Amino acid sequence: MNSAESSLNYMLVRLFNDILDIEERALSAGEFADASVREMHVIEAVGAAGDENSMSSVAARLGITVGSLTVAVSTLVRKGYLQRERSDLDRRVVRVTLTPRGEAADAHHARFHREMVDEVRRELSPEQLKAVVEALDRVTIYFEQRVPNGKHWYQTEE
Amino acid sequence: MNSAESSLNYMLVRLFNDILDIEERALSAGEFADASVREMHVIEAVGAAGDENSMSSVAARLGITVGSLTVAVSTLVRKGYLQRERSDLDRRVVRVTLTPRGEAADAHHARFHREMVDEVRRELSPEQLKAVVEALDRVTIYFEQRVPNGKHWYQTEE
DNA sequence: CACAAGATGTTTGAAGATCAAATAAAATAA
DNA sequence: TTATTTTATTTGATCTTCAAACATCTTGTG
Repeated sequence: MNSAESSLNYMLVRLFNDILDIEERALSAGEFADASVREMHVIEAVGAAGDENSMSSVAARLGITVGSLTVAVSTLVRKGYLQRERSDLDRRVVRVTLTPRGEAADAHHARFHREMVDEVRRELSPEQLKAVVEALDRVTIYFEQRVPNGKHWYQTEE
Repeated sequence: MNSAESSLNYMLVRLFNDILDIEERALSAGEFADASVREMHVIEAVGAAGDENSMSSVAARLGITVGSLTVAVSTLVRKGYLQRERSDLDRRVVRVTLTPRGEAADAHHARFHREMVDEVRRELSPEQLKAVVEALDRVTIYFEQRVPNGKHWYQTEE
């Protein structure tokens, strides 16, 4: 393992743990402390859903099953973050939307993300930022191509 | 939010989800499919523990309580990945080590990480890679300073 | 139209992850 | 020796997730 590779690996693992940890901390205080990180991500996904706010769409966005989402939405409705509404056009469909409290929580969380990215930017020179954005863009696209439904990208060859 | 900021935010979120997803997929097939991502991280931590392999040490490495680790280790012993052994020097202490199967799973997972980093490197020019490593290095250090209680356990070893 | 097939959600039962508190056993300090 | 501290386990609670069984609704086919 050469040096660039090993430090990249090292840093990715670190960043992963640290960011989750920081997010946890940021959420565990304040007005919306009764929403866990996972629940906040559901709120986020609903907020970003727009018209694609059926249970199936939101579940797909989150990468969880509809059954799991049903459970999550039920508690978030109980906590006052989300609303359910049966569609009139297709009465099988359930539309999920943010309540005012849900909107506030979403905005709060978005602010956290913005501030975190701000901190990152302050740490980097403009040139570094540019390089990182370009590079991560390539990497993101690369990973995206490999996620949807394929195990093709990594095969165990025992 | 300017463009660099918003795409950085977007990409970090995507990368996060994608990498977890890919890791999940990589693990969910093959010989070690009965170990979840979390369980694999326990195996990893035990593998990297060396002499610091008491329940307390490993739990600290992972940033979980000893009670949680006890539960995790019990199922991993049942699945044949780990061994428990009472210390003779201090009979309160339980030492945890990898079984041959655990070693194999650890090696398998390490190879996954290596290959993922390899793919990243293939996507980037040498200049980009250099910029990213330097930038992430700064950001990692920055985040580390903000995560007081730790989990500073990850060590790269060839 | 009527019925089969398909799509959409909910419920339920199981497993895993995690914690805090209660407990047990062993080492160490007083 | 006795009290305190350290180390682990057990237990009961909550959360997250899935798959499978179920119910309901829509659509396609004869």
